[in-house]
Amino acid sequence: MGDPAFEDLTARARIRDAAIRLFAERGIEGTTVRDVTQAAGVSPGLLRHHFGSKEALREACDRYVLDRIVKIKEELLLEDKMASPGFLPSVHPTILLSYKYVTRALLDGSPRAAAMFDDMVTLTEQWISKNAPEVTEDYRAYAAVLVGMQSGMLAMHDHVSRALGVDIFTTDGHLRMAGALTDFYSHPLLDPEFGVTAREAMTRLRATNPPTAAGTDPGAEGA
Amino acid sequence: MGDPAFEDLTARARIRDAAIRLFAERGIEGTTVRDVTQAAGVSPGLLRHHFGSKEALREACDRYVLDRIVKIKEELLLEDKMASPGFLPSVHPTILLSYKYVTRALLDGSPRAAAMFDDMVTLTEQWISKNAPEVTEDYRAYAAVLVGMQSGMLAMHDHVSRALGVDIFTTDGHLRMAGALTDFYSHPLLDPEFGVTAREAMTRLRATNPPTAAGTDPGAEGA
DNA sequence: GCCAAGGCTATACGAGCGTATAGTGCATTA
DNA sequence: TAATGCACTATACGCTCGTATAGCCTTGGC
Repeated sequence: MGDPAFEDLTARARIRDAAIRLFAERGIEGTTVRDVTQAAGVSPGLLRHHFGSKEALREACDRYVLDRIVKIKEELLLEDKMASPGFLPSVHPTILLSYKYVTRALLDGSPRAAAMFDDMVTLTEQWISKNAPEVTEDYRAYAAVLVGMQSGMLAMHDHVSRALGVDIFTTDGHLRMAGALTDFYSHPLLDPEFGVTAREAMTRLRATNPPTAAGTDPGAEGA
Repeated sequence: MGDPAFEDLTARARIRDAAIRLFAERGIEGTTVRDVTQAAGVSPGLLRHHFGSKEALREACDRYVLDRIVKIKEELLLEDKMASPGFLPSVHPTILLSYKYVTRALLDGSPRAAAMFDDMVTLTEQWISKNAPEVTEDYRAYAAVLVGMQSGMLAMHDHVSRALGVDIFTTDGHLRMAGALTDFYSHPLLDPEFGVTAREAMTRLRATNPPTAAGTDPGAEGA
């Protein structure tokens, strides 16, 4: 905590910032209030004094981070600098921490993060139907898969970073990842003809197979 | 637990199966040994008797599930039925639970799951370089992103399912998702020309921007 | 028929958690 | 100067967790 700006912050802000960093790194459950207060350099009681409870602290962090992301994206939209999402971390380097936080929030079941996910799906759906209607007939599923994959990859950041040999939550690693992502978006991986036959086979399967769910019949896993 | 096959299993198998289901659903940390033993219909002491500790139980589950997936995939490779990964759950419906388990294991930091991830990246890398070398110049990053996105989407299953209105860990929902995925793989979303300019801009950024990491300077997030 | 062995239960211990509360010191204000 | 209020600490309560241990019941070999 050698950062001089850190000590200038009010204790409340220090607690919040420490919580954001730890929640992003270890998740809500994996972070204790004692961890947070120790990182902020205060006593556990002060967290309760300022935020009331761990859950209330988490909500405050959610609101703070998500509002910040929305504001930054709005600014970029106004300035029309939104060339590609991959550039964002270069313009606002500290946004990488916010990305990390939101990813954990999605996994931890934050309602605010879930609402942001839904918004992104709807926005993507509209973008597809307007700018690339030929890629699919199921706009909704396509958009949900797209947003799910993009945010999900960040959830797998440990493994992707290990495979790449560079942390994708650094600007350098993020750019290498964004580069591969751009390739991925601009070149078809499979023969379009294969896609047609695959979809046909799937609709055939969907008609014949009875619906089953994962995690509802533990006995069937045995033997 | 109305399944008659469930009661026929040995207590050890019941504990393991209950653990697999609960670990997949709530994660390791989110599951207590009392949860597992209650779901298995035994006393907490028996878990310790058979597995020694919670961590050892988890390792046993990892080994069991991952071996099972490898075996099934090998069978399908031998029979040459591997038309598309999306079909797998139709042939082996209970594999959806295994998918769910592996996804959680990746998020929870299981070494075995991480090793499987790495194998998939290497296999994908080889596949790309042989079958679709034109899609990218950075095979490794492309493969890592591809595997990360695919597994990551499953990590976001709650949100994807909510956006779709159907659980993607049911055969029905999984097929709809696989359909969108097929569209995604077989049609380019962006103009290839855009991809070129984007990559150029990125390499320019990479050269000028100093590397920064998320979660290392909490003070910078304040104000 | 007996008796060791192991599957299995009941109960408890110590640690770490979120939370609660009493109290201290330092401001600001009348 | 006295009083009021707030930031902050110290300490502890109650709970749940993983783990440990002592003992019971059933089974199979002699």
